[in-house]
Amino acid sequence: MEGLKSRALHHLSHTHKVLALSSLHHFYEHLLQCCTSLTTLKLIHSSLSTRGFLLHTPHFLARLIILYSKLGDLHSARTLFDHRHHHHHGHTQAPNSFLCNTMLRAYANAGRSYEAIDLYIYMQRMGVGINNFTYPFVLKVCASELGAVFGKVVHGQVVRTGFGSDLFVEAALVDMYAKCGVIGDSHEVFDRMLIRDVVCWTAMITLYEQAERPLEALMLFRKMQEEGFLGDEITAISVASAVGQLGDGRMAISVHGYAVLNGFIGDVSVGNSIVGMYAKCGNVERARLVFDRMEERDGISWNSMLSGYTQNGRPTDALSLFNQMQASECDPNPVTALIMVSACSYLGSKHLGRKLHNFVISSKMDIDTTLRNAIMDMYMKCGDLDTAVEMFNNCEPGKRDVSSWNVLISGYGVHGHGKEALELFSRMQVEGVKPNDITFTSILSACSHVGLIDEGRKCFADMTKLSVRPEMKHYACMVDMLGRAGFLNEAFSLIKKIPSRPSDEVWGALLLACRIHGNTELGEIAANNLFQLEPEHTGYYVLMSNIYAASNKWKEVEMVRQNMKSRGLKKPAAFSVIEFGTEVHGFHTADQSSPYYREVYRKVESLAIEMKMVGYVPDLSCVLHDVEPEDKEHLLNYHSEKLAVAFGIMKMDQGMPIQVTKNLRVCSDCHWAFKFISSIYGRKIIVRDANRFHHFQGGRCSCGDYW
DNA sequence: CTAGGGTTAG
Repeated sequence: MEGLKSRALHHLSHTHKVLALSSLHHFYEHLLQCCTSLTTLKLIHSSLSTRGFLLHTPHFLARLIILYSKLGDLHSARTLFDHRHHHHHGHTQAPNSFLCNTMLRAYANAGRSYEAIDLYIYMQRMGVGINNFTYPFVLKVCASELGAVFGKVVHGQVVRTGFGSDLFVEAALVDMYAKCGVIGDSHEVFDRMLIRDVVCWTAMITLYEQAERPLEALMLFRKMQEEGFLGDEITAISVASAVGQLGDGRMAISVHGYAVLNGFIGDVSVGNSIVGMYAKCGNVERARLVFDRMEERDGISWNSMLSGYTQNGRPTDALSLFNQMQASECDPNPVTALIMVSACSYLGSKHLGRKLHNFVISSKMDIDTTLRNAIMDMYMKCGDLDTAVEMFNNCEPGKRDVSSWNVLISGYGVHGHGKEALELFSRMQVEGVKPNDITFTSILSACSHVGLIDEGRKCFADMTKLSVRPEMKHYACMVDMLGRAGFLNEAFSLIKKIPSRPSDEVWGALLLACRIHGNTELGEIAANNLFQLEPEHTGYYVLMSNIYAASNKWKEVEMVRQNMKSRGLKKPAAFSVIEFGTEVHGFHTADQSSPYYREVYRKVESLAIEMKMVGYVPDLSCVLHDVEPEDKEHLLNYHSEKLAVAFGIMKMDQGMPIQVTKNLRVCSDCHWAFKFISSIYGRKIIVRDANRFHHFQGGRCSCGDYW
């Protein structure tokens, strides 16, 4: 009896112990799951260690190693790892595969490639079993840093050790080759796979999408479905991105349908990518619809929608959505700031730009060099050179980079301050900043805007000395510069010297020069190249027809117009904005939606009469429409930039400059008219067009009619 | 107990 009792007691206490132990394990597991700081982790670590759990429960050891590496303390992770297998007898003892894999994972996730490879080699040397779990980590490291050469070596080892047909390892190989840019090898691995799943199909689709080969990505997507795989959220994201690259609105709708039908749309990331896809296809309305219907929105959702508006030339919509964002529970981040800064640049509104800058400062978000450069650029594009320069000067030299210099140089360039641009260009070199390709486009276009031909030629010659290889965009700048200055033949022979096929920007620059100098023959050569290269680009048709119109070749004008019409091309809508106090007013061509339109219309009509009295003759060459001359003249009055300027003359105080931003190039008649207006009214008129700034004062323009 | 595919901005 007594014996039985004692045995029962013993049994009971044993169960108790086991129970306690298991709940302790759960307790620690819970602690580790909640642990987000190094200090807490160290406390848990020492507690686990005193209980002896680390010696007997490899699970906790692994958890600690992973957590340490996640929180950035790889040293502690490694110490733990080393300690474990030095423990028993004080001499090195081969660690087991599991632990090594864990440590490898820690290195791979932290991007510590060389330590990871070191460990991998150590494993091979010590004869630690390398298994199917090991390779994905090693291949990840190859993908991110070491490259395809090393990856190929590992691939060989995969095959030799007999893991060549493990689904996970194969998928990792596909991804590795893809990230190293060896698409052929990826495809080869993929083709040899006997069993495939969603993950490796998606990896293949993503690979083509990332390589900007959207058609092939979509073909794979179809093939995947034919083989009976539905795909999942991540597939949907990749496919949406591919369709966004194609810009095909109808396909966008069907991908959207795919996501809805399969229930992927509830996923925030899927929603985000659909929003971005629609925006890239030019369908902001649908983008907004999806955005509004999302159950859950994160920072990326807002940023996608905001940049969608900006990309589609709708900065005012971006700004009002930005206000909504601030009222929501989602805080703007530095990327948001970057998008909004570019919206303000586009709009050309000094006031809104400054307000945004103040917001960025007060929100205490991290202003890195990229964001600071964007803000400087915004000030330049809003006509506030002083603030941009001040920001540049107040910035510690360590926080400036080439782009900061580039922003200033190109900013001075678009304002027609060629000398200052050149000074900055040499100053940056004195201060030891190496000019890059963008520096040269900035300086060359600055020279071009002011007609500093010799300086421009010298900079172009200096490029190779400073080991920057001339690219197509630099040739385009040179053609632009030479062409504007009237050296059309020199420009044309430079084009012939370009080692590869001249791009549309190069021919476009020549075409523009031909319009300025009324050269029909060279213009036709340029245009014919352009119509082949970019048949959908409206601007080139418009330019060519302007050239014909200027030399009264109306039959040819009609031909170009018909050509445009048959391709279904329309002149993009012109849009001009003017800042008035804290408001921004926008005008389309012949706009009747503005609350002020009646008075503005009366003003442009009276302006036309006033100008004619002092010698203005309407320049009809920029009217494409097939109408009577009187009607053409009438149409000219309602150009968006004229409406905006008339609004400014009416509403703004005499001392205030009138600043207007137009989305396209300012038309030649408006340019001429503004000279008259600036002189009649004694006002400063500043117009920013798609190319540069025009400062009108006393009957002259800062561009010297050189634009 | 450990593993593979991802969207926004520039």
